[in-house]
Amino acid sequence: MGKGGQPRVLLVEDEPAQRTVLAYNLEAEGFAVTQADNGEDAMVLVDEEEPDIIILDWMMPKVSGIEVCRRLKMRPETRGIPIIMLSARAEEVDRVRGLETGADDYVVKPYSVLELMARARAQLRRVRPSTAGVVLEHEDIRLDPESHRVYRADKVLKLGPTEFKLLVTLMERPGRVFSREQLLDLVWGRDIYVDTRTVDVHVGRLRKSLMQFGGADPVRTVRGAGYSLG
Amino acid sequence: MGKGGQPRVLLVEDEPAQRTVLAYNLEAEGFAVTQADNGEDAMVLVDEEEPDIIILDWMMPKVSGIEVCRRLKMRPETRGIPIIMLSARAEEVDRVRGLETGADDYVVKPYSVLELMARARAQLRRVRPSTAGVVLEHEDIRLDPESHRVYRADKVLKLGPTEFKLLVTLMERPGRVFSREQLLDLVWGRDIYVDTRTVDVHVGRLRKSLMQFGGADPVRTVRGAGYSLG
DNA sequence: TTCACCTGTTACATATCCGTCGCATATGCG
DNA sequence: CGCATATGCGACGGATATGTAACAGGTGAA
Repeated sequence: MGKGGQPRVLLVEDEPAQRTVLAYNLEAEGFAVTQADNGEDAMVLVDEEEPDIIILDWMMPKVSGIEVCRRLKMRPETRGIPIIMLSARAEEVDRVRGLETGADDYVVKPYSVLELMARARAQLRRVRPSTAGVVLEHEDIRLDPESHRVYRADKVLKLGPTEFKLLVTLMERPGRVFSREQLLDLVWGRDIYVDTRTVDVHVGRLRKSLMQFGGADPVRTVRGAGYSLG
Repeated sequence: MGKGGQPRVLLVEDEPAQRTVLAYNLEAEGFAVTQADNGEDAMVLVDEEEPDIIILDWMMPKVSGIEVCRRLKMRPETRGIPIIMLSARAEEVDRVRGLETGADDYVVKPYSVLELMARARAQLRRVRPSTAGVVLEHEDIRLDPESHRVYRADKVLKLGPTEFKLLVTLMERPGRVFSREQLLDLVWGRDIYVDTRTVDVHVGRLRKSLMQFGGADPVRTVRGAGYSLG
């Protein structure tokens, strides 16, 4: 990771408005952002900045995102950098081609900014398992995404799949309040239509699971806003 | 959207039955809906109502949806408003043309109302992402929108949802005097029928909350004008 | 098949908050 | 000073958000 501790992201997107919004959010999330609005600049900046991850728009003038992706994945010294592709509207063909060229993940516009950043963090964790991030910790709760296990005060907790994903999401940004809609997006998925009250039920179940061996309730309800950890 | 109120949607659809159903559902989902049944009215209402998002029928008498979309995307002050196009025809040609004219998303009739609203929410999140990373401060009051927490002299304050939104609004421009009407607009939402005296009551409650552990009253009453911070 | 487990929805109880009213108090003005 | 109006604030009935048990399916393993 970058010298200063912040993960470096190279953001390549030709549409200024979208790029600005994304850059703003990435910086707010603790990324060091380098921007490019075309593929040629991007290729140069990859060498100059040595980003930890690349977010790449599919459609761009001159050198397209696909082409940039393909080239980077051919060079041994850049192959290891995770690439997340952005694309407008999802023909299945595109999705396949995107992954075929070696992209590590693929996000369809319009995307949830939250989700995009969650995926970026996931990619970073995948590539950089040595750094902090393998195991999420918050107070006496420890979560190992690898083994899918959750501990509290050294006891192994048993939770269902949805509870687990919910906890992962909350633990990735302790303190941050997630609205029910955001949680539906992040945990259930963007195109799943489920009543928002379902979130309440699962939060309740997660709470019970987290407290099955005692301990305080680590989940905070923020009336009118959502839930957060701590 | 105002700072805390409902997101405003402009619904443009010439077929009354469809428009009514959609409006009903959008309102049930917490949107403030303005309706138009033709492109000309729509253009006017965009300026008058400043919607956060526009749902636009493709086929309409006089000025078509495509045309409205094209015009709006040409004007800098309206370009940022997300537009979701509705169309009865699903030919690929249309899809392409729809996105080419600058629409941000595209839904083909017959559509699932749930899906349409999920997409509307997705667009809103994209354009107006949460106020991330910014911590508002004024004298010894600190407000973190992300964690939804308010501190005064390092103690955590407990305030209700409306008090919170009110404080956010005031803290975003310390010193500025907000009239009761402006506060109703910004905190409660545009077309909410509420007595202006309600603002007084909530300012009172906010004051009490801010002083629950002592300290001076940070809210200034400007007789005949409104309230401000500091 | 049965069984154990998980899921999303519903219904209801409860806690919390909201908006309004009434009256007290403060302010400005002639 | 006395009056008119603006603001402060306690109290109350009702609205709304949340917690949670119960239920009816769904899934996959044995």
